[in-house]
Amino acid sequence: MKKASLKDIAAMTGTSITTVSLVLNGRAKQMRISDEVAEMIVKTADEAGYVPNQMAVRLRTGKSKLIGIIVDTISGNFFSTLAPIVEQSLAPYGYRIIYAATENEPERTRQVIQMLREQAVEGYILMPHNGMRKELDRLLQDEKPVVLLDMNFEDLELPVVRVDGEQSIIKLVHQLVQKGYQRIGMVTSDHPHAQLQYRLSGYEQGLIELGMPLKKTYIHTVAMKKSREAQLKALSTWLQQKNRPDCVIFSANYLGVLGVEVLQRLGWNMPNDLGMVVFDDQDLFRLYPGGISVIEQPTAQMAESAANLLLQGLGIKKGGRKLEYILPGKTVLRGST
Amino acid sequence: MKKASLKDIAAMTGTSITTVSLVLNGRAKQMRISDEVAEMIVKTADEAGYVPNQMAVRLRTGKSKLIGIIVDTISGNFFSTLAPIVEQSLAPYGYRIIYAATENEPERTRQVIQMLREQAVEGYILMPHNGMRKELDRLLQDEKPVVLLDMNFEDLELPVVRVDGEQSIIKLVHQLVQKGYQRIGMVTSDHPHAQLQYRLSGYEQGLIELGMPLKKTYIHTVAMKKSREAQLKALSTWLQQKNRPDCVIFSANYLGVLGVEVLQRLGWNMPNDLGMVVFDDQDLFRLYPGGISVIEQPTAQMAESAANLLLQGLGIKKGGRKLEYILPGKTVLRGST
DNA sequence: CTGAAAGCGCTTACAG
DNA sequence: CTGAAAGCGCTTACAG
Repeated sequence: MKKASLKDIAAMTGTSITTVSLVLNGRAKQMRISDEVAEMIVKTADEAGYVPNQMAVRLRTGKSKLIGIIVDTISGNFFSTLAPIVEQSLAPYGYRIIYAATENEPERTRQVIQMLREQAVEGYILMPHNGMRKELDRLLQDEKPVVLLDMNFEDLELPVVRVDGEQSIIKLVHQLVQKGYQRIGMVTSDHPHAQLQYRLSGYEQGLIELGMPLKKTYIHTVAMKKSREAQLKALSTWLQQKNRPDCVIFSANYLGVLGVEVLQRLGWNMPNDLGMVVFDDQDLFRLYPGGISVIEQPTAQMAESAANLLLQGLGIKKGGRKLEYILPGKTVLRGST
Repeated sequence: MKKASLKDIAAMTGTSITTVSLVLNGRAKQMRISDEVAEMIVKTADEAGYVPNQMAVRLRTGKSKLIGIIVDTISGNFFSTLAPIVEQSLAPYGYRIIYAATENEPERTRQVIQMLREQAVEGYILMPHNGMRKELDRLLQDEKPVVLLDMNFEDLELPVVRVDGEQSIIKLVHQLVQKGYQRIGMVTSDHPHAQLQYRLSGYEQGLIELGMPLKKTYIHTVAMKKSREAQLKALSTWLQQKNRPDCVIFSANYLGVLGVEVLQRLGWNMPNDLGMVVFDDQDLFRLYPGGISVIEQPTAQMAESAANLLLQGLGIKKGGRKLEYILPGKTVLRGST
């Protein structure tokens, strides 16, 4: 059965498409359409399984009621907790969400943005990185509200919500040193995620504040393009260097998983053989025997804040003129330190 | 800057919208439009940042180039590995994906399906459960291709791809008994996911085949609506029942996580105090010291098969007339058994 | 080689 | 109380 249109319903009920449209949009009372007619139209439409053709509605009204969320990848904890929350925050206002992943590839990023512009989305929540500045500028030309996740461009003055990775790590470094660790290392990656920069700089800042040496050899960068096996090997070698770190901060979730795997291969125990902290929590760290210390990201809060900022940008919610939400990470010390 | 339309570009180049449309759709050569004109149009459109209004294109052509994927929840491993793969499989054909989560709520399910129908999506991949039969029927009326995930409705003859939960568990039960376990239990949930039924029936079938007693008290059903704490308590009590199971099969990922947490609270070790196997793998089980045995789901394969079936349904790929992909789960025995 | 015109399915002034 | 008509931005026969 083909989908019924307004015209069909009008024909079936012996009325005009104007009347049908009015009734189906709940404006029957307002337009003083007789109850009898209205009722019949509703019933007929329902039976025919009528749904308005959104393409036509949007074309006509110029509103797509669509929000685009652009993240680097959709596989991962961050996205999967973020998405439902944003969705629920926007649903009451009739907004729907389209997700798109850049996979950190410039070409894909271009496509994704082009695609969202074609859909005429009315606003964006996006996690940018330095490499996509040009694409972002293009997008900004449309003058649609944009909320940034995790990083800002200084010259842009866009609303942003992010975790304060820098402060979180600075504080962590202090705590670790207080616990007696002398040679704190950091594992980061060459993933273009801006937060990794904040975190690294927090690590350096923390050591500087404490007057501790900042050794290049204590920073290991995982090459994301390499095979998992190669990543594990490199990390393992690094961990076994002469005068090796006695505690390592893993700058992201997936790096921590890598770390656990390497420790296991080496047969090392935490915290005896090595102290360990990971940025971002997950089941593995929470339930690993003894527990692995983490800095918790307030992802849910980020999602809510982002949704709020966007709603403000859309002119739906009146907000304070607060443009930046910098949320604190929460250190959860468990058995691994 | 407002978005430029065909008309704008036509005005800017002193041509007609027909010509602009033709050129921008790559039909300049075919229509023998002069290179000079074509070039100018392309350049102008590019500078103006022109993107076609998809609302108009779709309304006109009747094609949305949109595929809907309906799952129960988007937070979770299954979805986050499924989605990117399906996306990549369909992208070469110009199809885009819209995700929607039912959260297992009938009302939400209705909304979601309505929403997708409004978008005029051209095909669906969906993970149904018995409770949504009515909504599914409504959707089927549109006569768009639908590929089912995880379960089929016997009277419907829709293409389906699923893991053979039943056989996987039957085999597992045999293996466990061979290992010497005498009192195998199962933890399932009241989540309406069809696979849970298959798995439970595999458990029962396995025991029957081996002539072992099938005790109701050895099956524990987690109440999804309850608080996490309540779930943990109930599971803990059940595990400590008199003549308690010596090995438990956790019917899903999230149930296994619950299991690990309870064992930890009880201070029990695997496999000494209790054997444990989980349906579906994840970092926690893989890297838990000693390892936790699992049945691996071939999620990537499922995604590919589903995408393929859909492509066939859309008439884009010629496939065999294979309507059912039942993929085997893979038992990975680790230290917990 | 290029343009005028119809029509996709809606919404919404405007008329009666 | 209800309908005829314009127009959203496209694509695509059809004409010239």
